[in-house]
Amino acid sequence: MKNIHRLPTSTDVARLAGVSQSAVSRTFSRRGSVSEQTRAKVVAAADQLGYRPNALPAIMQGQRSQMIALVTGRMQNPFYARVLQALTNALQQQGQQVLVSCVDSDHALDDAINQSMRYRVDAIVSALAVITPATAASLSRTGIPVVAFNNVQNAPGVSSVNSDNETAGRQAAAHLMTRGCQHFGFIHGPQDSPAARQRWQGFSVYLAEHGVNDIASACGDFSYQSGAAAALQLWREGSGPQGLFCANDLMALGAMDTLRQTLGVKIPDDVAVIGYDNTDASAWDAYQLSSFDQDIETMAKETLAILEHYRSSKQSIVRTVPALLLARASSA
Amino acid sequence: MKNIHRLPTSTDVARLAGVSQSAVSRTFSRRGSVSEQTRAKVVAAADQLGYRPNALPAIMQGQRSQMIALVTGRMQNPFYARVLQALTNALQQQGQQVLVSCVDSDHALDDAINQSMRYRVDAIVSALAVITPATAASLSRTGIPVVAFNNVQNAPGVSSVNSDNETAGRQAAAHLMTRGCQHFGFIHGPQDSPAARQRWQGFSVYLAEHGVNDIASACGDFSYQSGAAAALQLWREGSGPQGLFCANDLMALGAMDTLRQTLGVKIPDDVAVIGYDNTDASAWDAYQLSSFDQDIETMAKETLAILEHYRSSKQSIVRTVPALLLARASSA
DNA sequence: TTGTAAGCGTTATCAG
DNA sequence: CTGATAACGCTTACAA
Repeated sequence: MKNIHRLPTSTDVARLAGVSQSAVSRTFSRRGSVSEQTRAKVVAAADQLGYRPNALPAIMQGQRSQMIALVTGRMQNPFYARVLQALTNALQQQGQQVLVSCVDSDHALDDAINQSMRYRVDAIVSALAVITPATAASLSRTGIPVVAFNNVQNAPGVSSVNSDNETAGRQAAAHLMTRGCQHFGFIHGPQDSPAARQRWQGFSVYLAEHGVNDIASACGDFSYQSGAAAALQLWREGSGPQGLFCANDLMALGAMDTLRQTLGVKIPDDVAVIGYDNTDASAWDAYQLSSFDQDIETMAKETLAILEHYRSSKQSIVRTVPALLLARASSA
Repeated sequence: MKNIHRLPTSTDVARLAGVSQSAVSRTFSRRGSVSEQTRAKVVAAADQLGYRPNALPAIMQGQRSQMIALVTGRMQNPFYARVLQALTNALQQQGQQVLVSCVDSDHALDDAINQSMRYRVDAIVSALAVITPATAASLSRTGIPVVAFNNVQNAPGVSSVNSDNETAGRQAAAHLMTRGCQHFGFIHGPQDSPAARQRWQGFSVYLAEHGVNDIASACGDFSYQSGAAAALQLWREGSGPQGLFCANDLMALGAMDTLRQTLGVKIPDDVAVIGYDNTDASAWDAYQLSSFDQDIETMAKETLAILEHYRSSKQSIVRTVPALLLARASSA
């Protein structure tokens, strides 16, 4: 006796409809041709049985799985949340599915990738910096496309989509200079974030080009708390900069709160602050934080375009999407 | 000639290792017995070829797919982001995968569920309120377990995990009364959120039991902006309540900003505010918003426990997890 | 401990 | 337009 809880198969439908299994397949796959009469019988039988086509066998036959793996960091960081949202949206519109992994260590990343591979995902999109050389190598050998999202990846065969961090860094510096700042500060992101480093690069190089070589800086890890701590450090070490650029919004918000409430520093009167990400909270009345908007929706679309292109060319591609400075009260 | 870009299969490995395909299967599935010698040959051949076991055939054989579908709302709402994080974490520890769908309309939800089903997910977890009767029915017929996350679901055969919204609502009222408030206000969530309704229920009933029948209220949609608008409305209509409970934190934060900056109302001197979710931002210096922590990690674990239990009992279960009031400066 | 062979539920090919 | 039939890459008896 068969298992009662087995889902109905195309064969079950075929039997009930009095047609061949292939007829059922053709009816649902929309390939090949089926007479209107047959289709009607099949459809009737199918929903009498509550039939749901099984996607797995098709994948085994070599069709694309329509699943992509997305590897991101922790959702506490609103940037990752937005990335997930944008990518999920874009993919679902195309009928693709998203297999997510939230990860916080290198080891876990490799693990997550290996797990996803077992399900034969069509591609891997990683918003995380680190892929070990071993993983990168074995990945490129499989020929499965990998897109680094907002992370320049030196690994060969890895495509990437990035916001133009360096130009943004330069813009931040220019904006603060225009506003009359003479002393500058920067709050770094985690060491392993290429994006954060590029922001620093643009910022510091621009300032150097304009005769400023002494930038006060402190290190953070992209969290609110680390931003608060960094601000404390910067202002304890001296009188504090007049222009502060932070590698992301969360740290900028933490810094703002500490500046205003603990250190009694006025924003923007005593110091102008700029962040990066245009997190929702940046627009809140309590902050009005100037920030760079990364246009994640466009980056998501670019990601899909890269994957589409890769299918024919097998070439890895690097795209850069400009970030837009939204000047708000924090730097007015 | 075979497709060059085909991934290596267990048969390829077997051929290279000079053993049977089943030997390879046994080596990787850890069932059955393999001699140390054979295993060594197999492993060597496998990573020479870059072999990755394919999970799909096993699923077709009736094994569990180790994938669960998660349906949530938009990640702009930090609550959903935390749910995703917690669930993903808990599942990945068990070697399970998460197929996500972010959804904002009923129609899209049914669609997302149907798509997931094609991949033979082991279960569906929905943090969204609405499942149409049709979907619910066809779902229960398939026997696939469904867990409503923080959404009481009247549909039969649907399990759920909820934070104790009603008790929390009562606690909020009690807390505000103890503090000496006499006039109360509430900002509602979306109409279709059972959780938000239960919070209101607890809040209003407790107050009624203590002689307060007149509660000023306005409607929001869980967003910061809607909270700001609701506050404006409440204070324009009268002198404003002394105790304000909001169906979630985002709305409470919006209300706080509007109260302080637009209306010049002091918190907590003129009005005490309580939110729900214990969003990260609630703990920020600029807000110090009292809030209920839902202990999402526990709820995630309960979800897995329910699924585990369901496997043997086929019984749907309802669990309630207490929410903890974190009293901060906004209601001090 | 091994290998052989029969499925799993589709799609793809090819006669009718 | 339709229906057999052979894959797809595994797991799982069963036999050796």
